Amino acid sequence: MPDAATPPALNPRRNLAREVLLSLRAEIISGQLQPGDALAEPVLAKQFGSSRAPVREALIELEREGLVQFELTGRTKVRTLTEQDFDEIRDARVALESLAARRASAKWTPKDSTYLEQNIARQAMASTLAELSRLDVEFHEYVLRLTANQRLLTLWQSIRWQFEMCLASTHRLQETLACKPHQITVSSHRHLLAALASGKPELAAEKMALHIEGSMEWTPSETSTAEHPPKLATAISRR
Amino acid sequence: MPDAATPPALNPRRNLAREVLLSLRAEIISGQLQPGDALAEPVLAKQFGSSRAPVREALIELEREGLVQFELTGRTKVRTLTEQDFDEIRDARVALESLAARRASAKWTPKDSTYLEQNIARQAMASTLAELSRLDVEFHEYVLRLTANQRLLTLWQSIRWQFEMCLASTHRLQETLACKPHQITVSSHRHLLAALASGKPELAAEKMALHIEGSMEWTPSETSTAEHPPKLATAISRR
DNA sequence: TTAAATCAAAGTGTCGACACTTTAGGATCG
DNA sequence: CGATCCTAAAGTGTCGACACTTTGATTTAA
Repeated sequence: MPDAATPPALNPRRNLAREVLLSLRAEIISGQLQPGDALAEPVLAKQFGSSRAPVREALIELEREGLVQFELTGRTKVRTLTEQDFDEIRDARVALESLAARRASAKWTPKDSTYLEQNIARQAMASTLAELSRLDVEFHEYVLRLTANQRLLTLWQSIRWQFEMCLASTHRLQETLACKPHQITVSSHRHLLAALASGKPELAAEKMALHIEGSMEWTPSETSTAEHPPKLATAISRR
Repeated sequence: MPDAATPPALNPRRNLAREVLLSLRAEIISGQLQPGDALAEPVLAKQFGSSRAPVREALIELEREGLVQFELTGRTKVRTLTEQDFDEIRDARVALESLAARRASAKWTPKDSTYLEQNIARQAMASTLAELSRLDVEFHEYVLRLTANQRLLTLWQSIRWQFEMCLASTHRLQETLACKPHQITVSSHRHLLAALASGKPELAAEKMALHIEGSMEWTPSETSTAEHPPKLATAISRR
């Protein structure tokens, strides 16, 4: 039997693709990578010290998540989210989370109220917008998970990062403007929690829809005024 | 100046990969590839006369579509759908299509009724279950597209093939049993169309949910009794 | 005969290379 | 000077190769 001298068998470079994925996603959401920035496989590969294969897999996944866009020419860029995208994401959330609320409400237990009350309490104490939005997402993900429907959760997760991208870029703007106070977010979640725990699935679903629609209002992202100068009317060049 | 003779040259992006994807998807849905069958990259690559790269991309996409499963060991198999999976898919459809019905209803035009009436007419004349289900999917996709929400459509498409896989395996069973007559499907769609065209979004959403729940009833797939002999109680071998 | 040890075959993750396409900068020509 | 053509650089899609792991069957030991 091969004794304890077995080399540190666990692949030092096992899930490289996943590592690249997480790294790129974080950079996009944090704003280090701005919408429109080019994502060239050889460049990223060199940057991560890997070959193109893992990078390529990560880019495909990011495209599926809506954070990255494959141009017709084959080039890859960080996606720019427009107001219409924002509306679409909100609507998709309404679809998924309304049903989730209905199903979760049907199998509600006091434990769930306790957990979410704690979440709201931490929301009230949050000192940064980033932390507040992290708790916000956590609240909603909890309801999704309660349904115990893996597919519903997967669908939600597949738009989750676009949603977070919207949130983050909005927040980077509001950090200086100080628009919406915590109180609105907190009280909105409190009302929602009451509906979820009410034992009335229909009410829970309806309140969830209203909550999402109320919480997602368009704020023009700082990215619409990127540093790239307008470059005259090159936009006409079409084929 | 590039003359008009330039061929369209559409989709240069991921051509071979897409071809492999479509091919494998068709084989899985048609039942040529059965749930549990192994999908080894080198084998498929040889089979398609390509290298592993395009095959790998296709498999990743199929996994996202839920038709294929990556084992913990890294191996890849055609996914087996259980009754719980079936329920989950139905619920996901209810979530997406109810909202789609609500939104579509709000922007309904006579043209839409005309198109869907034609669809139903062809349903009534369908001679095979395969054709009936093709028209069924077409009906629902039309409603999705009406919403003009690309994300809602994308989410729907990401479970679409699992749904078709359920349909197809159910149909392979019913082809011999002749269970549910066309009439039920046809009249169900007729009622649904009336609700969609009624101008009442809330009613449209509710009817859509009922329609989906009514149309998706679990039938044990033929795949649960695959030809692989039980092989004694090797199922106990766990780690 | 049964159970452990062994070893080849098959499979995955990753890599570097090549051909072809697109892009961009510079040389050329009006 | 300004537009046009040309060429080199950069980028993508695909390929074959290698190292390591898992699988299955076979051999060896009890």
